[in-house]
Amino acid sequence: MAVAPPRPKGPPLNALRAFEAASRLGGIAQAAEELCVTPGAVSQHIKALEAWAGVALFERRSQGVRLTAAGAELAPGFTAAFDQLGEAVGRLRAARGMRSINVAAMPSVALLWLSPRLAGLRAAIAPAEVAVFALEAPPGMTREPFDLSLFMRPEDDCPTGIPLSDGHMFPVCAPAMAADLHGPEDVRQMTLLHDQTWATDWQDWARACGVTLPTGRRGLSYSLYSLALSEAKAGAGILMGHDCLVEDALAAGELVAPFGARVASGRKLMLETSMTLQRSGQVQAIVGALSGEDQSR
Amino acid sequence: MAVAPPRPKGPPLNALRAFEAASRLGGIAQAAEELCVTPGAVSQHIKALEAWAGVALFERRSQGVRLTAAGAELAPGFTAAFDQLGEAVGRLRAARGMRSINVAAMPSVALLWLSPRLAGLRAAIAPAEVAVFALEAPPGMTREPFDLSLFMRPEDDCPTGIPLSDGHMFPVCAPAMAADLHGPEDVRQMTLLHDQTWATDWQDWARACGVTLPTGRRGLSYSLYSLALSEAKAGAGILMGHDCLVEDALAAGELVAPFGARVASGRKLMLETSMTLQRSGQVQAIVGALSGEDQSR
DNA sequence: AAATCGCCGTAGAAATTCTAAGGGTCATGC
DNA sequence: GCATGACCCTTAGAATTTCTACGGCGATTT
Repeated sequence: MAVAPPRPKGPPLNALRAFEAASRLGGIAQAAEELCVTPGAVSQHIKALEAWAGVALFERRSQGVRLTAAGAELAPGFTAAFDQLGEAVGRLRAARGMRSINVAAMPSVALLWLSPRLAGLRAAIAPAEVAVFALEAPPGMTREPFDLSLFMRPEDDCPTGIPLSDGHMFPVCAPAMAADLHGPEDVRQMTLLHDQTWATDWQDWARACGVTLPTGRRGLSYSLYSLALSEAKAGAGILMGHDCLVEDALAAGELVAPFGARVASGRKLMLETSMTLQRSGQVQAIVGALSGEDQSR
Repeated sequence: MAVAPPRPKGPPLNALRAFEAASRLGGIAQAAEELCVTPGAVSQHIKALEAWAGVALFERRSQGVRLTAAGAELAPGFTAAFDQLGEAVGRLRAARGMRSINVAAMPSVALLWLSPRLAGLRAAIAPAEVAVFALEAPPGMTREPFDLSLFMRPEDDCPTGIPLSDGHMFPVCAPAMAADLHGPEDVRQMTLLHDQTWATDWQDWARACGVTLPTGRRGLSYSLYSLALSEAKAGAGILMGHDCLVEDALAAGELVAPFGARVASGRKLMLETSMTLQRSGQVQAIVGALSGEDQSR
């Protein structure tokens, strides 16, 4: 008959959130990125939660973690609860009156596509402010405090999203280089510029065009698409261009597309909006500002 | 175009919980008690949340706080979310296999009613352990990690609860004092023993019995019912007895009920069980152990 | 066989969260 | 009218939690 602490304490809220994120994202490292902390912190949280509950939630394996049976059974409940909490937080944010819009975007999209449209966006939502966040992976819109999400990904991935590009890709290079290129096979001679996040682009393109690429050398690889694009402008090689990311450079004549053929990349530029923003009724204006003609540049 | 912190951070989870508790309980002090911290801590959390959102959630008034319009609109969403979270936590607790049962009870019930039945309860749920927590107010069963709740309160207050007493009250006193008492009116001569949490008991009884109590002197008042009961046994005065709390003393001959009449107190001993416990299928056995004959004493 | 990836463990550092104490306003009781 | 009690606020410092940093391990990849 213990009466010691006046109340039994529940589990730490943050540990719950860490578990939920890790279970949903399938890894401690991914959860850590979403929560903006180091993996060690997430690991500790989960361990603390397991100690509190007296149940193993994850099975530690060398190349990642797997949910145990108990963990798999419990996880959906937490995900649902945090979704609901996220929605409540969204309404709280909205109560302030949409004073600022948080935009999540891939680094390349933020730099190459959004940048010239930012002024238009800003004008469309004035007097609210815009904050752009470069993210590797698309955030869950109900969970995190983003209002707009701009990522290149399969259309099926986000049924609620609006496609803002056709999802085509095609080789591009500096105008000076284009003279030597008469057909797709000619790329075999060239230095191929790769983006690390889309490593299979060239292979996919080659398969679609019926061209066989030399397997040995792989050209240059960049962690940032915009870097690869700069190099392409400078004549360092030929880059696999994505419609929405290179259209400005093509329009400006900095790059050219030596071949007519465009193939589907499987990834379109998808625009997702938060519930919060949808309720505010500004989506229409924003989509207009983003998909309409660039007013600057 | 700020890109400074990789991600915009949501509001602190604990601040959300503090706001939810304060809104539901209608005060910072009550929330502080539920959360097991000082009111200052809750106050700070709420202030931090208001600063984050840029909206006033509470209106501070001299004798408490009131929700603002914005706060009132937002609060239900948070309550629902934390309810769901609480349920998920309940399932997490259950995953361990009900290794311990947390019982919440009023101090008086814990001491006078539960105490002699504890051995039976323990036997009924073996090998699980029992932990008893004395609480002033009944906890929300979905929210907090209690499995059993034993409080004296109006039956309507908890539709899901099981009444364990008739909710009758009647004066009791030491056997030696009873000789002078021939009818209800005689209590006017006596020292009345009061419990502070049920300050109107004597008035309610008097009204029901058609007796008018002297208004001036109010006898002795105790913060703990069990203390008042001890004093009554010692002959310090006459106490308003509640059926479930005095039955042991009556059976033992330590107290007697000088008048036959019993009046409804409006409060029965209500047993509430958590979802977690209900799912475990042990409720039947527990109710049996608690409402059956005491095996000890 | 070397490199890489993902997680763990620990210790110290950083940040959050809590308590304690003093002060104010309003209601209630004498 | 004045004391008393409720209730909340604020502030500073203390205690605790939480985070980072970094070396290590086991397994997969090159």
